[in-house]
Amino acid sequence: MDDSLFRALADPTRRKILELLTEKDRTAGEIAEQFPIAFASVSHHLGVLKAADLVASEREGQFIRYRLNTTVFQEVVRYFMTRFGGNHDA
Amino acid sequence: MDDSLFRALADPTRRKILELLTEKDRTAGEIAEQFPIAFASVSHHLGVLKAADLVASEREGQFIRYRLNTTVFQEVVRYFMTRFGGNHDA
DNA sequence: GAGATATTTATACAAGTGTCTAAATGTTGT
DNA sequence: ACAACATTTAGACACTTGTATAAATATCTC
Repeated sequence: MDDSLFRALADPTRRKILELLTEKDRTAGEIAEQFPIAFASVSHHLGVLKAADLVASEREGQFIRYRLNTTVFQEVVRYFMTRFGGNHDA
Repeated sequence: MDDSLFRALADPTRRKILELLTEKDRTAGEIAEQFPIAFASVSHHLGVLKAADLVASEREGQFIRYRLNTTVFQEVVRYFMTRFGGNHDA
C-alpha cells in the first residue's frame, strides 16, 4: 500500500475533489470553481491525486477531464477490511 | 468524517503501529521497541492516533496499554464504500 | 500567427509535521 | 522518601505541504 495514497487522502480539499468526481467526470476548471482557492492550487491538488493514482485525466480539446480511478479505492477498502476487521456485511 | 483521522493515517509509522495492535494489545514500550526512532517520537505518534480516536489506552501499573478502536475503522470502510463504490461483496 | 481560454509549472513563503534531546510526570519497590 | 522504570511533555530544528502570484504550455478561433 503506497504512502502517497494516504498522504493524498489526508487533505480535505482533495477528498472533496474525489467526492465531486464521484458524481461525474469533470474538467479541471469545473473542479477548481468549486473551491475558494486559486486555480493553480487546485491544479496542484489534482497532480497529487493523480500521482497517487486516485484519479486519471485526459485532454479534451482545451480542457482536461478528470475521472475517479475506482480500482484504487477498492484497494483502500480491502486494506482496511483485511487488516482491521471491517464488517464485510455492513 | 474527521480530518484528524486521515491525517493520522497518512504516516507509515502510525499505520505500522495500528497493524501491530491488530495482532494484540500492547504497551507503549512494546510498541516503541519495534521502531528505530526514539521512544518519545513513538509516544507522539500514539498521541496522534489517540486524538484521532483510532486507538484507546489505559494505564496498567507503570505501563500504558494501547488497543485498537475498531469502531472507527468500520467508519472508514463505510466512508469509502458509500462514497466511492467499493464492492460490498469483495 | 495573434489573441483568448484552459491548465500546468515555477517560485516563494507561512504553517504544519516528524524527529530529536532533555525535562517532567506517574508508578513500583525498597 | 528515594531510586529505578515507563511514558509523556516541552522545545528546537529540518523537512514537507498548501497556498499564492507570475510565467509557461497547450488548444481553439479568427
